[in-house]
Amino acid sequence: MNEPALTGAEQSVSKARLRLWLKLLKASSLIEDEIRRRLRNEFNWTLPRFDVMSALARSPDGLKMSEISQMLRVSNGNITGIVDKLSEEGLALRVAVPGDRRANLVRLTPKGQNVFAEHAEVHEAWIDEILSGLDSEDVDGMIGRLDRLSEALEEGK
Amino acid sequence: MNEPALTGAEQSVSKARLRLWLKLLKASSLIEDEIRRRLRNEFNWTLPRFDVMSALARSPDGLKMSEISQMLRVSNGNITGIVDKLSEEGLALRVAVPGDRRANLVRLTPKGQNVFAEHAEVHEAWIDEILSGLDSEDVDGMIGRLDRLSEALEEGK
DNA sequence: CTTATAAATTTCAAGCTTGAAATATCTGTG
DNA sequence: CACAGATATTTCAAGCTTGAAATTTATAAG
Repeated sequence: MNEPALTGAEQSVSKARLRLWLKLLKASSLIEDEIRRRLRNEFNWTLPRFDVMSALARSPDGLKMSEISQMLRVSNGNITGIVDKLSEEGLALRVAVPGDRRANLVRLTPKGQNVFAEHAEVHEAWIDEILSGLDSEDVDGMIGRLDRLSEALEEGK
Repeated sequence: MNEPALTGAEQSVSKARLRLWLKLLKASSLIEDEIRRRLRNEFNWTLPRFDVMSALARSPDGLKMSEISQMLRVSNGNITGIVDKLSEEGLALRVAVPGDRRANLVRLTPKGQNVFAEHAEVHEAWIDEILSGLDSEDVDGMIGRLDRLSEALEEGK
């Protein structure tokens, strides 16, 4: 019934993994909060709206609701509400899919494309500024490890 | 009026920083979602409640509302609601601060301590499992870089 | 003492997020 | 055709989150 005792090294790795998670979460939250703050203050905009428009901007032919929610890893119902708002504001629209009346394709309007282009350019500069403390070696080192981590997490489904 | 042109190397670092941010966010979100899912399924619990209890568990003498919100980097109003809920359920309580009628100290009840102890132990094992794809070198390498990143972010306030 | 300012907390409206249930539509099988 | 499942989306209630305004209490200056 008892678990085998952990060696010192195993305990150490385990504790270090917990510390890593807390630091990963902290760094990620700090950056995300800063982006939210700037989007709000500079553009009176929100991150979810930015994210949905970003997905749509990369797919000029349009995306199904379910494709957007998969890309952003959020629920379907969530996307419904955000696309509703974007549509009301004339930034996106739903287009019928020929041959499937269940689905529709969401596209940015020309107005939506213009608004997003402005936001995206500034957003990229913000990230560059916020991460300016990391040099090329740091960036590459972290990208590699994060890639492997995400792969492992997505496999383990 | 024009910005100086970026060299190839500068562009490259800038683009890599943006990629890093997207990967950092992705890894962090995958882990966080998995933790939320397990808390919900195994304990019918939420991450905000877990986080508040975790802060309280580390401070047996109690924490002021504002101390909790600073530690968790969330708003004061947020903590009000969560502590209200925990109090209703008999897991935490507000204690008057002698000499300052504006503030109160929040403490875990014995019941709250027991509930949290159970959750915390399992939580730590989850993190170890979720991050099992990272070896000791990965973990240490990332911790160092994330520390420097967070320091830089917090300085830049 | 009075008053202005600061500090601690709560309240509130608006928006995000989820999972589950409900609708509507398709698709393959008999 | 009928119909059992699979798909695509929406609806909904509950909970989280924020920033700003409001409330209460403390503190310092005159």
